[in-house]
Amino acid sequence: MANQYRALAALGDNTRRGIFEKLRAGPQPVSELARGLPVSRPAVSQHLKVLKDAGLVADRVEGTRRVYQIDPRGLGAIRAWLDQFWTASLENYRAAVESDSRENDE
Amino acid sequence: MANQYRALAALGDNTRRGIFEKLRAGPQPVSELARGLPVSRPAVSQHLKVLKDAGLVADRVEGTRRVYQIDPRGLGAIRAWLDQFWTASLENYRAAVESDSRENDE
DNA sequence: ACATTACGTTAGCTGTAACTTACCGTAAGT
DNA sequence: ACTTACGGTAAGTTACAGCTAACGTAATGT
Repeated sequence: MANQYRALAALGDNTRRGIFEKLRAGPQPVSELARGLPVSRPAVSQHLKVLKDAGLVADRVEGTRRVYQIDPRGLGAIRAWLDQFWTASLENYRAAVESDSRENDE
Repeated sequence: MANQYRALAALGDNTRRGIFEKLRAGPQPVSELARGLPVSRPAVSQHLKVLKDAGLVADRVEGTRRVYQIDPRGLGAIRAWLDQFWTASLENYRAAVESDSRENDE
């Protein structure tokens, strides 16, 4: 599976989005990420592994802690994927809306 | 669940991404979307319902056909969500990379 | 050396999302 | 009116994602 796909699938889960949004506040260790979330700490670890494989987060060891932060490369992959649709879909959409009056061909 | 979340969850599924990417070629009826996909036609209908609820596709009736097309509003919702991360994460990322030499404070 | 803290990993359970099959309504052609 | 094509919906099954509990490991403090 390509990277954009993994990133989209990763952010498709509610809990992972919660973790990811928590990381927006800055780099944090696992325990702090788990604090307040409705799932256990090991669950957060599993989610972080998925996010890491998707290129969405990066981690660095800091003593006994492991600090995670957002990796912009995963975000870039998604944005690139989205941009493939933008132009074409906008054209199609506008064309469809504007052709409300004429529907007599074919 | 907010709209951006629904859109992300919708595109998190492989089959739905396949349908969505097929729509990049332009508006198409359901049978044509199902053609070539590894799932049955009813399955495609179910996926289209999810995509529609997420604001990612729009449909119009055309005789006995029902033509689907990409709805740019869903794409816009995802893009807006992504943009919330862009600036902050880039700063954090660069700050972390650049502070490789100094790790003696705190 | 021992205890403790912080995480990752594994095994096993469970809810649910995705799928198929079957069915029904509707639009259009003959 | 009958038929055919198109597609949404319901019911039922199944594979897997996400969770917890338990365990293992590495680093730090005392």
